[in-house]
Amino acid sequence: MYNSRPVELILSNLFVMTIKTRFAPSPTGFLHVGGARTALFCYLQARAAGGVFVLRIEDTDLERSTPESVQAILDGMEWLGLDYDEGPYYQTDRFARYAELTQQLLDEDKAYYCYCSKDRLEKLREQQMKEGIKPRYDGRCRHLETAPEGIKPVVRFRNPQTGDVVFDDLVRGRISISNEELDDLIIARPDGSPTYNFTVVVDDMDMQISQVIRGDDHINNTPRQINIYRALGAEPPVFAHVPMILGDDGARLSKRHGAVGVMQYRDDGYLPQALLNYLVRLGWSHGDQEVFSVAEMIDLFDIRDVNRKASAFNTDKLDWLNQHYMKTLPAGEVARHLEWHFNDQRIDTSNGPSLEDIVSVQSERVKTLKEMASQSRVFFEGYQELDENAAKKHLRPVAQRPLELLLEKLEAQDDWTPDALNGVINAVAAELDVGMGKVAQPLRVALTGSGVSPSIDKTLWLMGKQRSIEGIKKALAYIAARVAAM
RNA sequence: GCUCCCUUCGUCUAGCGGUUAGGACGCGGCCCUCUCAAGGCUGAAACACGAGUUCGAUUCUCGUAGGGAGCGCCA
Repeated sequence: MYNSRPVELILSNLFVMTIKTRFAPSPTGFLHVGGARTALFCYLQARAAGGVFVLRIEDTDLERSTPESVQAILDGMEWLGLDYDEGPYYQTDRFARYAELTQQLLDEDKAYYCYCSKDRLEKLREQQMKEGIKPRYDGRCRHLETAPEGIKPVVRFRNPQTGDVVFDDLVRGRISISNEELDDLIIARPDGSPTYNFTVVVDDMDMQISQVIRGDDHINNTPRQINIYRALGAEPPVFAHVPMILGDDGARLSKRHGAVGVMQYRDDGYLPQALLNYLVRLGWSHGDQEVFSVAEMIDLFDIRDVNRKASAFNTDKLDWLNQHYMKTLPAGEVARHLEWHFNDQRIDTSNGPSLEDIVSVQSERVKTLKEMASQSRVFFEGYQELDENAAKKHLRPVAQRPLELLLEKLEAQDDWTPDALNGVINAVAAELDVGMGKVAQPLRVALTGSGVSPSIDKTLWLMGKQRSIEGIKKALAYIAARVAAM
């Protein structure tokens, strides 16, 4: 769409001042949390204004871009539910357009060929560093009369040499930098391929992006990009630079921190709603509110309210939100995500309770869906071996009577609901004149093989009648063997 | 080195000249209790430092310190 007739496109958009944002990752890895938050902010900002959200893949670095990374980004966006209205566009599809505008700048003398070798540039940089000044191109080819033979030149943008570039960043406020700090950056390599600072400008211009929301590592690029906009005769968009996200330890987020890719959070058992909610609160707030549905985010979010400082990722709080959503989202919806984890852990759920029932019982006991699945395995497969400590402690001779009575009553029990089952357990305790603990704990171990499980009535319920009876018989046999050995 | 940016509890944050500096996660205690949780109540915990401006600074200004980013024929 943007490849063929940019001029007409610009004209057609001239009178519709819609809010348009874009998320423009480079496909050199997965979608990490920092990128995901930037994408979320772009998404919210567009949705809040009834605007347009664009996804653009910045794949001009042929060396490092991979199709796998593109897919990883697309997967991440989809899992998070960040749907875009346009794209994904690929910069590699637009090389002709970049070449066209490079030529235009050349023709207008706003850019020039540079024949300096990498070697010379490197030495120059070293020299300048040594002198304690900011390394930058010295402009040797700026006014070249004749081109040297046999060298394929790069194209440099002729940056203004005086004056200041001033822009009002939506999150940082006014930022001003002197043109003397900027040098003539390369916009095309010897083979004609364009470089980043040029392609972003061309794309954001052609695509009529009204608000550029991106990581603050781009702050220093912005002034030179603004100069390119002007050289191209375009009005720069509004910029908003959001701070980066630090790891749990306050250091820069890296592979070291493990789950940096968004899909890793799915694998670890987080709901997309939880991650989204966590991410939106990182650097942004609305009074004391902590929980936001996506609809509320759209309603309340404003990029201008985003904080300026980098924030540290806190897994404990993510856990809390994750549990919150497991408890409050419709059980059916949580169950859909839970199913993925049962499959992932190779647990066959065809013979056992419904996943909705699992969710209703387990959601307040675990932090992640991954845990929920693994801790629910017993309801589908029973247990392989008894937890030794739990067995020693609770499957003692004193437990024999309660278990026998339980067995008797449960075999006759038809109403297999938590309430009814609770009645049975209470009846047993009353009949034997013992406390609940004396009945529930042995039963718990008998059913699950361990001393920890949901409340005993729910455990019985989820376990089902047949498996429950088998468990009690097994426990009784264990006690008998123990007595015999004494 | 140079340029730009940042600085409220451990962490995420509220605050927008006068507050007992509020909330959330986490942590401690108590309650509840059949285990583990969940829940309720409750406690400890912060304005980096120094000058100004002002009757009064967490809030405004300037320094200092600390932190971050950028300075690529990467994005």
